[in-house]
Amino acid sequence: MKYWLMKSEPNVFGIDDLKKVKKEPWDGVRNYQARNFMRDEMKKGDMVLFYHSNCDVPGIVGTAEVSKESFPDFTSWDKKSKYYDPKSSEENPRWFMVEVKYKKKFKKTVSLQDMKEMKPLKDMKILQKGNRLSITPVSKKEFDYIVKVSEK
DNA sequence: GCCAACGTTGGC
DNA sequence: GCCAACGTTGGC
Repeated sequence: MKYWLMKSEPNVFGIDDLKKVKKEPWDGVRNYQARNFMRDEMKKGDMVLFYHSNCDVPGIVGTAEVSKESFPDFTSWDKKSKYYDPKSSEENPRWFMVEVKYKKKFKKTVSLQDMKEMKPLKDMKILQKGNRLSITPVSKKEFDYIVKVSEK
C-alpha cells in the first residue's frame, strides 16, 4: 500500500465537500507528473493526506482513500469545463484521475507551519522549497506521524 | 496582491 | 533542441 498527499483549495473543493459527497473523482489535474502518479501508481486502498492550500491556515486537514484506480478525466474533453484541453479526447485521453473516498477529518489541522518544525517530516516533498506538485508520495512513517499529531 | 519558483509554449 | 516569454501555483 502506498501513501499520498493531495492538495486542494478549500474554496474550490475542501475536506468538508468530500465528507458531504463521500466520493469524488479527482478531476482537473493538468500536470504530467501528477497525472503519472494517478495513472500508474495510485492503487485502490492507498491512503491519502488531504491538504488545504491557498487558504488562511494551509495544512493537512484529514485523510481519504483511493476508491477507484486510474480512469480518463472526462472534463478534459468537455468544452464547457474549465479544465477543457483541446488536445485530449474521449478516443485518446491525455489526462487521468482517480476517485477518492472520504475517511476522516482531523479534529485539529496539522498546519504547514507546524509541519515545518517537525523533524520526522523534514524530507516531505511539500516542505521542500519550490515544490508545487499537487500530488506527492509520502512515506508510511510520515503518514502515521501526521495522523498521530492530529490526534493530540 | 506580491512574487519566487516552476512548467509549458512556441519561434527559431 | 534551445530558451525567452508567458502562465500558474501557493505561501506570505
